[in-house]
Amino acid sequence: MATRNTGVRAQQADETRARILKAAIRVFSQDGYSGGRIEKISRLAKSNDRMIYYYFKSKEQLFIQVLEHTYEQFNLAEAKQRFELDCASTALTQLVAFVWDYYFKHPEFVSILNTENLHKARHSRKSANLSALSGQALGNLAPIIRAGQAQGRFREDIDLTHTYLMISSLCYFYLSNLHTLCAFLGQDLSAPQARERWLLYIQDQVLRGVAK
Amino acid sequence: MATRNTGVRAQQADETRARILKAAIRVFSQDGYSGGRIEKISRLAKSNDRMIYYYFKSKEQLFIQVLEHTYEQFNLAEAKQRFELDCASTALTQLVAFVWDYYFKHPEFVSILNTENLHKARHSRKSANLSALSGQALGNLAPIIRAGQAQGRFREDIDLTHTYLMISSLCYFYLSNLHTLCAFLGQDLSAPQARERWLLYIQDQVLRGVAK
Amino acid sequence: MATRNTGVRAQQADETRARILKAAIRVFSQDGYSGGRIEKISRLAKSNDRMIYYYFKSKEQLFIQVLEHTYEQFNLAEAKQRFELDCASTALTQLVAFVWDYYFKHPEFVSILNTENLHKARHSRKSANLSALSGQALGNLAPIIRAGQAQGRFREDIDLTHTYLMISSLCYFYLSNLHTLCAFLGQDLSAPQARERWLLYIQDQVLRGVAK
Amino acid sequence: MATRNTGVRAQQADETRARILKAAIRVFSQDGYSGGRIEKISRLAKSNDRMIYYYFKSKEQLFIQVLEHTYEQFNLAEAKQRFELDCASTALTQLVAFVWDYYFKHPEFVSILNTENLHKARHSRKSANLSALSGQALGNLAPIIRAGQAQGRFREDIDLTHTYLMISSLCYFYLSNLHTLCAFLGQDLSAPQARERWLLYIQDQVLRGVAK
DNA sequence: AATGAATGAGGGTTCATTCAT
DNA sequence: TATGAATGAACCCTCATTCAT
Repeated sequence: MATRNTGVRAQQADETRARILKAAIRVFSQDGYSGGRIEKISRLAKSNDRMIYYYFKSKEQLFIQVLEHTYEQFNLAEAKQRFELDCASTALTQLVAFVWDYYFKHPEFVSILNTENLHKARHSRKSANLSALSGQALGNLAPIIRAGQAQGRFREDIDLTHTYLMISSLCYFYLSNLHTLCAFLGQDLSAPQARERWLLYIQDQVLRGVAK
Repeated sequence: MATRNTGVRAQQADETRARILKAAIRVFSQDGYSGGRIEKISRLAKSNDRMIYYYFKSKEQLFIQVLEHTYEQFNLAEAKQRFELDCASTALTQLVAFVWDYYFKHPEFVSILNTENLHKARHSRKSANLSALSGQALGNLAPIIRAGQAQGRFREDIDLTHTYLMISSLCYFYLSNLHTLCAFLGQDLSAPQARERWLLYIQDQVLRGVAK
Repeated sequence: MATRNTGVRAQQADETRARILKAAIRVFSQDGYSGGRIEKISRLAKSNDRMIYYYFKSKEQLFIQVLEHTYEQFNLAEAKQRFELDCASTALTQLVAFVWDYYFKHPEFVSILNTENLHKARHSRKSANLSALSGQALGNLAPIIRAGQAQGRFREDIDLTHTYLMISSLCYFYLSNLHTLCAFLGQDLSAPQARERWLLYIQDQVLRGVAK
Repeated sequence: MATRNTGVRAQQADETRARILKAAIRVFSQDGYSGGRIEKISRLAKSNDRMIYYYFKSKEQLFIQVLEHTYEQFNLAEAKQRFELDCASTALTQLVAFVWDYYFKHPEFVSILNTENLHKARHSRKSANLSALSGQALGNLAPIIRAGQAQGRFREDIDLTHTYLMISSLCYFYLSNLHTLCAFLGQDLSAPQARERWLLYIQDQVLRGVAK
């Protein structure tokens, strides 16, 4: 992704490319893949349609790059995290907070994953880079669980993947389905207090789930 | 939905309408709202484009009816459930199983909700009927929690909505994000055994969450 | 056109037919032939599309009937006129006033004629009745001119058709092109005073045109 | 309309645009606004549907441009006229001939104005340019009338607008309503001799109208 | 590197009309 | 007499994409 071009024009090109990608993320996350218009993207990027084909070849390729970028950013953010393992419970709580925060601050991540799932991960499978990206998903969680077990606080029979999925579920669903939930439950789940209460709740639930 | 028509012709009309609605559910759940083609729907319904406008006025109105139908069916299924409250834990376990089962057997429910959330519940807000449908979402859960508390098995400080959301999250996310999760985790979460293990796991987690 | 049916149902049928015709006149005169929608007509007639085909066979046939009716009404109104020939000038003035008044009170007459001219009188030529209707157009004018000549007030070399066309032109154009004229000239020709002044003016002009 | 483009490609583009406009004038004047088909226009222009939207945004905008062009051309032709004011009567006769000629040679002008009046000048009102165009309509007539009055040949109480409208009426109506008039009067008004006689007649009438 | 011009396929929708009762 | 159901063609318009500079 990072280009090693040094000339001024090459830098301009990189900037144009980056603007398009950023616009594409926004548009696809707002309107989905089918609903995302090339023209809307190019307008938002203050470029023109033709440039999109110049840099990305096709709408599909652009979306794949969006996907890759989206995953990459999440991985990057995850990799940056450092958890104090002295107290595994605290670490786990922090991990939950991190995931929750990331989803909240990156609604495009949630939305684009939804879109990709609508298409049964069709685009993900077409990406060479994506398979390389994955696999480290459990990287942060594993040491925490192990620490907790070593400290005698967490149960021995903990399934890592299940725990990971539980955390994801509890963070993702609330934000992903916010709009229909509000309509359905007649409650304003988007209010800051409601969100804070939910975070406290799921942190507690996750802890209970692993506790002895 | 309920029609008072008696003539043969009127009945055929109802059937045509129903075929279109059914086809629309399928197409919208497969391709989303923007991606869902009128022509594909009419072909699948063995009707023609014009009839869709005859019965539903527009693509958007059709989608709204699809939404209403989708919610309605879920409500109906929920309302049918009867839980033995003698053992609240068992009842809760059964409730989780029901939700899980429903989502699993009705992928269109999950998909259409995702699509609707992509559009920030825009269509739901345009529906007069939808607001009437909601509100009973917690109807099944509440008595179970109360029973468990009466039996001294569940904690007193249980938030009903939170518990409801937890159950939904754990059932929904797994199925909704199956494809990207498989790609990301490198595991086949769609295998029957994997699904069964997940159900057992979340039943356990929900119980831990409410237990004293 | 007038039907001699006597039964109650037959009368109802006549009424439906008449309502459709009336609605068609209004719609065609507002929207033209191409722009005139069958559905709009049937709605305005408080009937339904099917009835239009029942009574009129096709949109084109309906328009032809509208044309026939429109001409017929004008002929009828013309035939009703009686002019005192004692003073030919007064009679001519009254004739101009009649034509002006009729056009003004029957904008649909003007509009439908315009529409028919757009189509190069295609529909008129398809009508068997229309040719029968015409021919008496000059019936009112001729005796007046003759009287004026006999009275020594009008010139001998008056072309009847030309005079008729002049009267028509001066009445028709003002009303037919009212909207663009207002926009173009920046004057409100639709104001009652403006209309009255125009009538006085053209009456004077027509008189000057035939006077010795 | 005037373009400052210099490149070969840009010039070709201008030509395409011009071809579309020309085709649109023809089609709208033949079939009216509702009846005028985009496809027919693009075919006639040897272009394709898409280009119409590329250059004109919508059918309505295209029609507005057609209107503007039509008015503009007439204004241009009017502005080019130079009348010898030495003999006001001759000048007036020439003015009538000019108007008559223009309408005759530009049936699309007549037809498009009719169409626009059918729509109550709806499109004219949407045009920013059109209001600017108007206002000089009486520019040619005024000096002639003044000259005639100075020469003691024309009356003093002449209403400029009325005279203008009279000339327009007499030229316009004959041509605009040619087809129904032929059908109605049973005369061939489109024959060259008939047209020539009409021109002589209306020149005479206009003169009589202003003469002392 | 960047961009106007051009395109064909297909999008949702509406049309006049006919079928069947 | 009257009317809902059904239809195919066509309408305006938009889409992602390519051409040519």
